[in-house]
Amino acid sequence: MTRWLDEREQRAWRGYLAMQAQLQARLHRRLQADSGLSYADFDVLVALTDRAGEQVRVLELAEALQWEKSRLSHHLSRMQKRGLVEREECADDARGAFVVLTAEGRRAIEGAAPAHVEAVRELMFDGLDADQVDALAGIAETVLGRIRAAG
Amino acid sequence: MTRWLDEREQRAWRGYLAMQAQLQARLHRRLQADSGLSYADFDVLVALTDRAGEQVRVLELAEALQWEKSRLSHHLSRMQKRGLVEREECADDARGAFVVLTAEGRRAIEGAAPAHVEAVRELMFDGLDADQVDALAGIAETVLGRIRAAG
DNA sequence: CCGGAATAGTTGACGCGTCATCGAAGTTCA
DNA sequence: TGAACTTCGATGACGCGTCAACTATTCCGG
Repeated sequence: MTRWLDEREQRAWRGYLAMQAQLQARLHRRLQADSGLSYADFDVLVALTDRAGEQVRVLELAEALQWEKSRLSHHLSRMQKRGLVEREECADDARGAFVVLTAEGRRAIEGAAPAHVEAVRELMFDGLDADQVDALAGIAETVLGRIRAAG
Repeated sequence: MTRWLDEREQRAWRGYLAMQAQLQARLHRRLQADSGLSYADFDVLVALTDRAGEQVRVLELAEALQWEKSRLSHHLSRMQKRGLVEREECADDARGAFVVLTAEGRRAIEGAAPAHVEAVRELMFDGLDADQVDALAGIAETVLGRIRAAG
């Protein structure tokens, strides 16, 4: 017996889906147009600047981003081709590889971040009150918990 | 002067991003594995069943889905190849085309929907109380309004 | 009725994401 | 030590999404 969504749930779900799709599309387009970076590039660069200077192993990065390793591998290849990151050999474990930010990569993220934050603000936070912001954080934490629990 | 996100906003934003990415990935994978349909297929099929029996113009469908016409065109080609939809000539306007659901398309959506709703419930709604559901709906409506306003 | 602009939809190129698979290197244990 | 197993990461194939360009038709002013 399928438990369909009731009216209240349906309103939330359809709204969420629409918001998610539109927000994603807008922010992505804007970032791309402003800076030539994709959303995915941005995430990788943020994760790398979070551990500035360190050599980061590929799987470590994948873990931090919660990405599949093959996705990251493909993406690093594309970013490397554009000069945003480099791969370095790993002496300890010859299977492995380190990823490091290039100067150009650093310049790219520093140039892109302000306009991106501004766009996030404009489309999302400037319209929400403090209660809504907290509610969103709470919802996200709850759902992430359930996802983790679901294995 | 960049207005960076404060701590509360940052918590909400990072949480939202993580939730969104994980939820998307899980639901998509599950739908694909259970029914062979992608999320995008699902959306198209839902939109078509909403106007069951009618002949629907491509741009009308694009409007309903809020998709770009080229995206829809590409996607319809893929779905047509798999026998889920058909294109029909439009007598009124020879430039145009109608899209119709095939019997197989109808079977696919009817078969896929229950498990999908169950997954949505399991990952999201079973963990949220009524206030959170309403808060989510409110947030989505607010943000969608801002997006529309931003043109 | 003609010529230019707008509209419907398709196409091609290219970047992104997943799955399955693979090769090379490390680990475990008899 | 060496055979089975696991882990690291790359790769190929394929579906998805965007942008720009294109074809074919319709609309509209003169």
